[in-house]
Amino acid sequence: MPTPTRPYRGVSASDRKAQRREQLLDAGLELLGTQGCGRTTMTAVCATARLTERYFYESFRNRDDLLVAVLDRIADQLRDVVLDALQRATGDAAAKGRAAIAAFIEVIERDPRIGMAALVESASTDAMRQQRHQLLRTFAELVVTQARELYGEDALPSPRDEINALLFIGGLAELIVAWLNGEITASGQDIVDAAAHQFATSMHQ
Amino acid sequence: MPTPTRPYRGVSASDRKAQRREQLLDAGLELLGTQGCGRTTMTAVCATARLTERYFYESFRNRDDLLVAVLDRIADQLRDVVLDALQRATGDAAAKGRAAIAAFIEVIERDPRIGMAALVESASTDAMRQQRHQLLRTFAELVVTQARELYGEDALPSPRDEINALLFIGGLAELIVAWLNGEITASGQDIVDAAAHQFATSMHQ
DNA sequence: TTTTATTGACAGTGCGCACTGTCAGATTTG
DNA sequence: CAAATCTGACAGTGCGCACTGTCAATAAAA
Repeated sequence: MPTPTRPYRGVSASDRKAQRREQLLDAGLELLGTQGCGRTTMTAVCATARLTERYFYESFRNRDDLLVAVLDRIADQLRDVVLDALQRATGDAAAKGRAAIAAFIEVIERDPRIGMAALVESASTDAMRQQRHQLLRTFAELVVTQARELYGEDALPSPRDEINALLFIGGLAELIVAWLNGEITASGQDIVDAAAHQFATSMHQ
Repeated sequence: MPTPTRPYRGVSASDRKAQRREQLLDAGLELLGTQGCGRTTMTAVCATARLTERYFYESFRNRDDLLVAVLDRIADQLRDVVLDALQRATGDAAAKGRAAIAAFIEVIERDPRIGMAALVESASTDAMRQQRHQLLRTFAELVVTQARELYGEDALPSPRDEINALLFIGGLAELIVAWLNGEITASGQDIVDAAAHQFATSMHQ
């Protein structure tokens, strides 16, 4: 089993490998976001990606490894979008917070698989749960940082800010889940409104 | 396989069956709350309950059936405790809300297995997830009802009350999870304080 | 005591899935 | 062309667990 070095169909070995990895991650997101964690088996991922098992183990040690990688990619994407929205936003603290939340919601509205995978199915296995928890904590810290920056001296003192940030992020997650499941007759706008209002009233004195 | 009718060791047939069911539910809670859903197998539950497989299928159709029953029992217990606290509580709206939240937290603090099972592990399988979601919705509705009663005309109009209740309950769940995992240096009191404050500020105009 | 219900132990089956190994055919290189 | 490597298909193994069936020992009833 020689290490891949030679170009194939005009694509270098490392590019091919990276491409296959992406295919597998895409398949993982598709299955995780539409069929659920239980049906996201190694076999099913390979079938969806139209790749055989050997290429699965080329990029991932096992099933958990792939699932965590899928969540990682989502976390990166969401963080980038939120930070970008914060940079672009103009206006007061409330406006900036609202812009960040709107960007977050928009990604999920455009591709609900992301929301289902990151907020619902991510609670299925120990490995993913750890990842999900870290994701929420990351965003909670982001909320804290922004609140300090936006509200300055009016920001909450530690550790009340951390607690409130967790309350906010956890609540937002639950709200989005209910929304994705169609249990709430609300538009994306309504969710953004409620969340933005919550942020504005709970993260400062 | 005759239907059980005869007393055994001085216990009637129906009592014996009910007793075995309780043993299995206890074992289910123990495993779910300390080992996690993955290790809460039918075999493990039987071993922990010191009963053989046939008695498992005497009371439950399958593994999911037991898991849901475990959550059901927890939901009943929590609901009873909260309603009881609301009835006993005196004082203004904030005091009543706080009493209810304190009762909720106290149950979980006394037996963390309940919190782990109902808030963490309950997200592991589809069947339990449905149950968990319904549990949160039930408490969210309880929050709405109480808020209407406590705040009267100052209560939020529908559906903003529902949305805010979901935000509140979801946040509380996440906060408790972080607390149970020891990721937050806070006492039960601190959790109650933060949650009560959140309730008081977000559920009325 | 004889008969029958009740219990516990445990073998045994079936299934799904993770994971490994083999092989022939396609593609590139010399 | 020949040689090396890359690829896809697929058989085959092992494991854990849900779930079923049997049987001997025990306790209660006749």
